Amino acid sequence: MPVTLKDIARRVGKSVPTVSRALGNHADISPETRAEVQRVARELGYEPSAIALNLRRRRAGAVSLISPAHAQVRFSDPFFAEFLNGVVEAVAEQHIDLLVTAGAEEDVEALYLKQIRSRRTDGFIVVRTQRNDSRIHLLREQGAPFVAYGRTEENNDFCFVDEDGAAGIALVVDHLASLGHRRIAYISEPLFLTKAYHRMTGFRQGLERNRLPFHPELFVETHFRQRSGRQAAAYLLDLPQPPTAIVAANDLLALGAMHEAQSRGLTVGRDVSITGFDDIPLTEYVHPALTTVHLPAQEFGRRVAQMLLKLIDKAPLEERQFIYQPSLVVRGSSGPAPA
Amino acid sequence: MPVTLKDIARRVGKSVPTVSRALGNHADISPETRAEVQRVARELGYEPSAIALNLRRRRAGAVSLISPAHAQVRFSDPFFAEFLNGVVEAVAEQHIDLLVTAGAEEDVEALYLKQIRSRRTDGFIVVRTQRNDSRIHLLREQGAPFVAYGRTEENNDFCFVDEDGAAGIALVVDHLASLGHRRIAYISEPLFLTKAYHRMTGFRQGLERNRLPFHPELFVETHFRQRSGRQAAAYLLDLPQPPTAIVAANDLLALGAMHEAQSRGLTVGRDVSITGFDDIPLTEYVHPALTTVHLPAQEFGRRVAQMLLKLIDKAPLEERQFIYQPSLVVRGSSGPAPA
DNA sequence: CTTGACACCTAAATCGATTTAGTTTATACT
DNA sequence: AGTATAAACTAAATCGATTTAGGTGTCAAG
Repeated sequence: MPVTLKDIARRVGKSVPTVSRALGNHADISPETRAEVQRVARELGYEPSAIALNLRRRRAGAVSLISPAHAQVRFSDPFFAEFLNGVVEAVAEQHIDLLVTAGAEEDVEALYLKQIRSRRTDGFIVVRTQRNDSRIHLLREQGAPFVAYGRTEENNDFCFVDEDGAAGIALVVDHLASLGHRRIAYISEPLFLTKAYHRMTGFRQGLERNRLPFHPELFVETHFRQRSGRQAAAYLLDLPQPPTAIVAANDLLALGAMHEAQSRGLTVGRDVSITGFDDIPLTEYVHPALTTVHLPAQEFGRRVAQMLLKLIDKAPLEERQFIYQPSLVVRGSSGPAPA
Repeated sequence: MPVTLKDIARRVGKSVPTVSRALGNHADISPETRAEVQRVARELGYEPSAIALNLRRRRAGAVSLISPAHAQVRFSDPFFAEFLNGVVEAVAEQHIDLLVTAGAEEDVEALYLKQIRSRRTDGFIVVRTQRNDSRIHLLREQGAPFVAYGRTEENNDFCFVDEDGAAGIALVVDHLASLGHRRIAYISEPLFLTKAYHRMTGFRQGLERNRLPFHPELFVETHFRQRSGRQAAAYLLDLPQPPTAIVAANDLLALGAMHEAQSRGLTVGRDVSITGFDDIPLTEYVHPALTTVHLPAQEFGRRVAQMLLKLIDKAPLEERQFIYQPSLVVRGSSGPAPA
């Protein structure tokens, strides 16, 4: 049903290659033929077959984003949703397709391998990097182009965009310390994630820098989302000596913690201070608004995608690695330590 | 670099078709040849070229979801993010790729047309349907398989999954009326969206059913997100006779409205009741938790995707249209009307 | 000794494009 | 008139698979 070069060729009474070259504005086609061919092509609504083109060019015309399965977060994470917005926009501008796939926990590697070998994609966007990331080992080994959002803990000689999470959290600790808090708790995401690890490091650095002691009982490693934040806060607030401030590793955890505090009748920002990280669109609209660390999620997505497209085209990259210095956003959820 | 049939053929000293048939377990290949071919294929890590296969089969092996550009919402809308989760999972199960594309406002139609003609995709998932939806006109006219999330206002003889938004909002109105509210405001999404239109209708039906008057000044049509909800609430609460309850057409609007009310020192659920719609994961974790209407967003995504895949395979569809009856979730943000 | 059947494999065509290497025709020049 | 040259096209190969039709060799039956 769709229109092919053959159809046009038949209509104009010329061969298929002639039609192809006429459409490609090659020099060895007479102006009349060219005009005629282009007229007919327009008339029939011809659009070259993406698949045939890709076969010929040995490219897929698409890049791949495989959402890791752990913790069932996928796109529910608002930070990640914003990131995706950026990716989608950047690839659309270059007329490249974005393949979004879900990876089952066990066989992510198999999935990557399959996509590489079946040449379904020209490159990968890797998200939620782990300190020791098998996906990155694999991609490097296979020589597949990729850009990561986040680093690993080892050999980081690949393209990535990342934030300086340690610095970000340290800013939070400085802020709380300056408000007089001395018992500061930390709710961490799973530490196998590089991001979580960095932020945790920043917490400890922040404590040291402000000459505050690290209390192991005030440190909780949990999952990603509100429910976990709530549970962690419940544990912390039940301690004989509860913290006066709770630093959450991301905004969702912070919202969960706020919910727990509020359902205990505490006023967040007065009885207890709670902070987040990521500055997802919601933080401004909860009550009290959340003190957090701002990250331009959408810009990260754009950047990663643009880097990848350049990498694929073997275009010169002005920078292979980018580390964003986040800034603190003080809102109502943090206040002076209670006396 | 990647392994092709030719490579295997060379290795086993057989022709390419023989290798193909051996891998396909055809009957006219001797057991020894078959075993040998399969051994070599495994050894070399052979995976058929998705592109070559697709060319041959005249299929794209992918379905397309084009995110409409209006209001810059894309994936930031948590409901939509959940929906996407469902879609991604369902297509991954069938080993189909999901193409996610951003459509510029002006030329969405051009984008659809291009994808159809270039045979980049086997079918479309249409989201955020409009009462008069040019995308649906186009897809129908072009005979491209598609499933919509949401209906239109006209000829709905296509496959869709939708919720009964009118019934959902009417439940909310019943609830508020039973709490004694008589001045109930409504914050609507843009009414060119079918969904928004249905919900609005439900609001008016709900009022009638409870013998409550419709006050035009208590009706605000605005955009999708918190900011709009906040502005609308500001307007409503500034009225000489402010409403005692505000029904928002979605949860984000409701959260924005709550924020405005709270920053005026009002206690939501006591001084003013506020309700949402969609039951996004956050609603449970704000304070007070939001009274809303539950929709299984992820299941909708799955359902739409599964329908589309069946439609593409021309498999029998047990139902071409599905309308979900939503249910009310009462939480803390709604309470008795103040005296 | 011929014929037929079967088992096993390969040549050629196909999907829809592009590119390389010719080929034809007309014109220009000697 | 004969040949060089340019202009405008086409045949054939290619990308990587599958399918259809055909071919070869072995063995059994007549």
